[in-house]
Amino acid sequence: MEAAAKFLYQQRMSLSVVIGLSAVIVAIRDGEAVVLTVRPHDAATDRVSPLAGLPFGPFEPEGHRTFELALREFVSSQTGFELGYVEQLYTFGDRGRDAPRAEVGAGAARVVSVCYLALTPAATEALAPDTVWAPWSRFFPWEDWRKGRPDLIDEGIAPALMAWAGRDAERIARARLAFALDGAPWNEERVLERYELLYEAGLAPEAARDEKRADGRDPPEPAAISAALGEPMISDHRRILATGLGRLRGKLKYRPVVFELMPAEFTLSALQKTVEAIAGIPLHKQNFRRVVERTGLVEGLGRMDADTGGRPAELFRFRREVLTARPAPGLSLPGRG
Amino acid sequence: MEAAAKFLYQQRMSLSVVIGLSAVIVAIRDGEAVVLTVRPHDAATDRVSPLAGLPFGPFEPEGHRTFELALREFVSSQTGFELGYVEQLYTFGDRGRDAPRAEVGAGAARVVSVCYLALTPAATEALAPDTVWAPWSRFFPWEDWRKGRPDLIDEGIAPALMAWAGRDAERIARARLAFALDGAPWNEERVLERYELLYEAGLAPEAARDEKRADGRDPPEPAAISAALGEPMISDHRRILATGLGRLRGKLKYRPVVFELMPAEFTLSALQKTVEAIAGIPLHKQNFRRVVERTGLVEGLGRMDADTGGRPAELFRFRREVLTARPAPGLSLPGRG
DNA sequence: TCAAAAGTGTTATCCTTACACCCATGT
DNA sequence: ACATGGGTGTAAGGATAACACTTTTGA
Repeated sequence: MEAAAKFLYQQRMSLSVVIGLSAVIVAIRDGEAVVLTVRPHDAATDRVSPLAGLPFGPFEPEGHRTFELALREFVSSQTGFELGYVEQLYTFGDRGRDAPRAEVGAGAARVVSVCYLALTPAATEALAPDTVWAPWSRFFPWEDWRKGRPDLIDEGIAPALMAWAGRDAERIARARLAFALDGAPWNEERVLERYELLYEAGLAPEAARDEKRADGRDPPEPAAISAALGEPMISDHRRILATGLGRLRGKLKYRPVVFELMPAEFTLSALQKTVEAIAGIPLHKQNFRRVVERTGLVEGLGRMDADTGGRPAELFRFRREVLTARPAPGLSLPGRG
Repeated sequence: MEAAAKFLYQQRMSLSVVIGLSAVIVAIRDGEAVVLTVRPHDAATDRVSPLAGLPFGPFEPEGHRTFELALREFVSSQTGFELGYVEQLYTFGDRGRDAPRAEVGAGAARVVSVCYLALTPAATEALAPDTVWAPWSRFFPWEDWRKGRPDLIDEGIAPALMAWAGRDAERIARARLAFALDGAPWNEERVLERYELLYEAGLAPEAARDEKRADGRDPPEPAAISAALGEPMISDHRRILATGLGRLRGKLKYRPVVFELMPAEFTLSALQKTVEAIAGIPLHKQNFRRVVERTGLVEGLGRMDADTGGRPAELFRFRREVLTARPAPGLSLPGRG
């Protein structure tokens, strides 16, 4: 036991730190953006969690050479799904996060979550039980502007936020900007900002689980909490999901990531539908086509897709080769020489 | 000791994991982009490390509520510097990273580094000993294109990379794209890609420190290693620095982060010089001014700065207010209604 | 023949790029 | 007076946004 004690001492900095991995796995199904969710089994009650969560698992320093390998392994064993495109999202380490039991064990360990974003064209594989593809509008109903501004914003969110803001000009400005109130433009990328605003205002059920608020401001009133403002998730998974959605929406504009969500062959309408589902806004048909064609990222196959309901559409494929021959589309500073 | 053993068992997932924090702290000094470096003291030899490193420190789950607070604390105690703007960069966790002794202790613990990018207008404060502001062109001499394409690329890097690539078409394409060889355009954002290419080709001294390469490809030849290809750093700090520089260069274009590097009052030329120092490319004067003015992010003060060498320049300030009144400048999908 | 979705043409506007020139100060 | 850097006007080209219209299928 001498050795164990010495080891404990040497490792004191790491005591009660657990590294967890989570994944926001996105796909398109029936023209809807969906995310892979799990309902973890709670050993204490022998029941499945009433709340959905993202796939998550421990990172074992002994067994795993990299985060990404560990992620691929536990996702496939936990959900039955094989990941394709993967990128790191963010690492969450704040105290006060409601840590899931399965990750933590009995102690009061600090959980640090290294989160990843994954994209995949197939949302149809056989999945493990309690694993489902859920449209993300279930968790963020205010994010879908494809059919115009959701009524929820003006009827539910705005009044609640204004009640919370009171006369605080800074709060009012934040709410205005985040939710496009009072003529402000909608910015589809600010998903996290919107979620955090709702959380702070006590409008997310997750906030009520945190008894002691970190910032010492007024604690949320249970009465103000409405499940109509999106379905809550386990722990801080909704925050992670918001981070992933925001990142993906931003990335769409400067990297050809949409194609990671498409099958090998697709029509331009399907591509547009996909972008719309991710970005949550309607796009202009001709201009979208022009943009896509000008990038040179797709190639017409000459063949047609019959069952579209109307006139058959030409099939296209992603020219993955161009990525190795030419820098991906990006922006520009006003360069000189 | 029963208790300790039980604790060890419960915490087995976290055993031999240490969370470290590192910071890429950027400032402007005399028109040059500089980064804060430290030369850690090695207890074994009682000497200061010959290699520079980034400020780094342990994350202590007991004491620190968030990563960011821990970061601010250890940076100020280690370097004597107070951080302003901070954002998370990336979390590195691969095995095989050359872990600094100071972080690890005697055991063979796995080090996970949560890395941050920090920006600050002041590079003049009194610093702790062995802490210096170093221009980052010392570590990445090929990244400075302000005076045109650096000779180093065609005279040093290109031949070495081509020798490494041999007939491998994929390697040739990567080298061409990364270093703008053979007519390919220079993309200033791909800092990490370039560094990793050099590392992989065995042209970074850091690569030689890793005896067993993870990918099993040809190990680097010591003869090929040249210190002219940028000064190496401790552990994987040069990789972290490359990540930070790339991120900052990208972010310049869609968020008003330059102003975090400016003093309260500045001339437009100084602003331009700053952007050029970060992006590493020369900019067009009039067009730069137009862009800056159109964003509405600055406000002329009517007052003049005398000692510029020629005609006095007007002083401007950053209108931080606009960030709360209007979404920050960003890009656009071809939106419809 | 009609609904539904695919696909094309054209124009106004704005932003970017590039050009060349004038102004105010110190030496 | 002249060197040095600050500051301005204007025109060409390309990208974007917005307009409405034709084509091809299935029911």
